[in-house]
Amino acid sequence: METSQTVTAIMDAAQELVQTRGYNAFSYRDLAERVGIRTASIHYHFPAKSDLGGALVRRYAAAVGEARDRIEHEVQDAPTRLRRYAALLESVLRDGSRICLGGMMASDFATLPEPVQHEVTQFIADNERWLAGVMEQGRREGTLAFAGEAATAAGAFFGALEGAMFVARGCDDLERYRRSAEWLVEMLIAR
Amino acid sequence: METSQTVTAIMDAAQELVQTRGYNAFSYRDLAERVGIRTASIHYHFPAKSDLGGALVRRYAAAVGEARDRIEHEVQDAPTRLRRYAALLESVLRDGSRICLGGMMASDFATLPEPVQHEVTQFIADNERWLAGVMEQGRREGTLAFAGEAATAAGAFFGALEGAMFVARGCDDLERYRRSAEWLVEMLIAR
DNA sequence: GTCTATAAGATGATAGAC
DNA sequence: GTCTATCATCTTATAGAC
Repeated sequence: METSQTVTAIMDAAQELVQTRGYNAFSYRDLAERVGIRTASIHYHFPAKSDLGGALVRRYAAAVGEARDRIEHEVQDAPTRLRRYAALLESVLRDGSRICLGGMMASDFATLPEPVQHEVTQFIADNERWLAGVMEQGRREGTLAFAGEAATAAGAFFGALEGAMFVARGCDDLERYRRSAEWLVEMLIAR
Repeated sequence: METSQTVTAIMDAAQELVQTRGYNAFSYRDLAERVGIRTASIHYHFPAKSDLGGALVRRYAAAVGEARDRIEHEVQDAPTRLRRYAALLESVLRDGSRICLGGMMASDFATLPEPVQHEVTQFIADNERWLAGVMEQGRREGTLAFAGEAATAAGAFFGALEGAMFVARGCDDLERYRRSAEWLVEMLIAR
């Protein structure tokens, strides 16, 4: 089932708006203007805003999952995998000061319909599970050293990167994200 | 200049709504219902929503500043100061799954009027400056050990705590915040 | 699939009486 | 200070023609 150009254009515009402004700060009218169609046409493809929200999280989660797969395929050692993961989020931030869609939706969590909330929770769990695997690998290899369980380290690392995105944009200093990410990896490297 | 009961009630209700739902997901109507007055009365005290937003950030920043002062007065060593700072944000999260007002406003950053943006940036800078002092102190004392400059460590630590709040709420697992915070402090402690 | 037209309610905000 | 009344605009969403 290939996705139509219109649906892709709607989702691209919506994703940009969610990542920069948040789920509650854009309307079908904003989308209609950007895509060049009427709001009724958007409702044809996404009857309710929550349908669009859910579709955005699913598409984004799939894209990030593929990016994680590429990292796993292209680099092998744990520290480099962490750096590549951090660079993935940095590329999002560099693209018009966007925030990770998962992090932005997490910030709007209380206002999301339950099905969308669940997909956001899933996104977080997926990423933390993958990061926990990298943490365990690093400990096994002797390239990473950290306190407690791998899952705890993964959760703290993921939250730290998400928070670093918000803070960097809030200081109008995107370089700050890179410094935070590098510092975190540096603290994890075994000495 | 003492603040009237009405103004305090409006700000309390608004702060709770911003911290749980975000700046763009509450209205003067929501406030009016909670406070038990009409929207026109709120406009008398805060003509524009941005006036209210600005006042909220200033009041919150002052309260957090006083809390930091209390920490400095009550405990002396750097690791305990970091733990108390993390506990401060945890108490926010435990109070109805609220997010730090500064973090929430940072997530709404692109939609805020410029003066409010500036106050959010200030809030972040204030907290990072204080944390950088604690980091430097810890390194001097020999209680903390970390890579690079104290300001970098402080920035990463602050962002990590803010991110941990969003992630914990997004997983409906507030205990996750505490685990992340403790892990971060543990990684900073000199061995 | 996209359009026009329209609905029903929400939103930030103001004027002017009390 | 708080109220009623009102405004212009925005928002999500639907019905039905093309």
